[in-house]
Amino acid sequence: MAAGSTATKQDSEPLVVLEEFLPYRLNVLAGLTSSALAQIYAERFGLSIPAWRVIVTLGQYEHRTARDMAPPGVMHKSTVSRAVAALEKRGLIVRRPNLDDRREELLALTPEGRAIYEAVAPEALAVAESLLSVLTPQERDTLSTLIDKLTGRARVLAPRDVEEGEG
Amino acid sequence: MAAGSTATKQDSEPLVVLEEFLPYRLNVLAGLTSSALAQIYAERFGLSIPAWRVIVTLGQYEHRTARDMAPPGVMHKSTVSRAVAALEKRGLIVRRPNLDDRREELLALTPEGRAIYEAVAPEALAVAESLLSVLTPQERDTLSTLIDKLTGRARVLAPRDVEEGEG
DNA sequence: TGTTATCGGTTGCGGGTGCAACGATAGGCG
DNA sequence: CGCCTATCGTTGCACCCGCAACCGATAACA
Repeated sequence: MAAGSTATKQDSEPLVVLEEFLPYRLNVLAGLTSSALAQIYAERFGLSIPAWRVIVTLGQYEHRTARDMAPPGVMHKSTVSRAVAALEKRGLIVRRPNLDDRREELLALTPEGRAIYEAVAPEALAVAESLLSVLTPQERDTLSTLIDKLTGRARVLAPRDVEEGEG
Repeated sequence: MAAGSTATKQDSEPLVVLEEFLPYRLNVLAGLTSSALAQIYAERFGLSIPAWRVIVTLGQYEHRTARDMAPPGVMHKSTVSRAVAALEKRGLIVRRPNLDDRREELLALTPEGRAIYEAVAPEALAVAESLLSVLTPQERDTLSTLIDKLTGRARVLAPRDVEEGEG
């Protein structure tokens, strides 16, 4: 019998403890958070997360192109394309070709789209606020800083969308 | 941002600024991180993220049931089921019915599975370490605390898997 | 000017995943 | 013992999404 091989527990100590593994923990947290929000987006307003992001972005800026919604590492341009198509079909946004560059199309909320935006945004903010309610103001600041640092680093490590920046 | 585009801004002030919205930022960060890791899991070892989690869990504990891998809000039991089926088909894990309760099956790594585990785990740890390299030791501690606080809160808010023990 | 590369956006395809319904087993209770 | 309910795990279905190929338009350059 090989030395020490008879124990029922692990004899070689674990290399990774999943519950302590940062990417895992980030994924779980993000998943739970998305889940809480998707509840609102989907059940009450029929919006997917990409659609919500498009709506919010158009609520922030008068009009943007689909390209603006697909920064590297956030949403794939095909995802944006489909979300935009669905929103247009529902009459929540309009597309207008940019006459200066007819490759791109300018997007904007319709009145119906803005109404949905004004209905869903406060509820989404309330969920986010409820999440953050367990943190002190100072902890919130720290969290924000840490997320930015990690995101910056992750952008370097992630292989996504090389089609992009490069050059 | 090239344009001095102040003219095209919103006249009604935005309710939500996406780039400051915590759920959005968490999702982006988690997505980038997963993307960096999936690179390794998938391209070099043919593992999906659920499969990786199963492997790691079985590397930690001698044997677990599929149920143990699907805690509320982490992985859906159907996801686990399919990951386990794929890993068994590849000969990386074995299933053995629990004779005390024949509804469940005990899972364990095969030698081949353990070899993959020992190959992929250090690389995954290296990526996580590379991510964390932008933080000081104290910042890492703080981050861990904040993630735990937020995850605890998110668990309360998220509607996932009410099927569960609930208790 | 013509040729070529690049860019914004769309779409077919393949794979992954949540949901809900299901089969099988187990436990509680009369 | 028989019924009823809860649990472990599987599977058909639908949907979502990333990839890559593609199209039309534009820019770059000889």
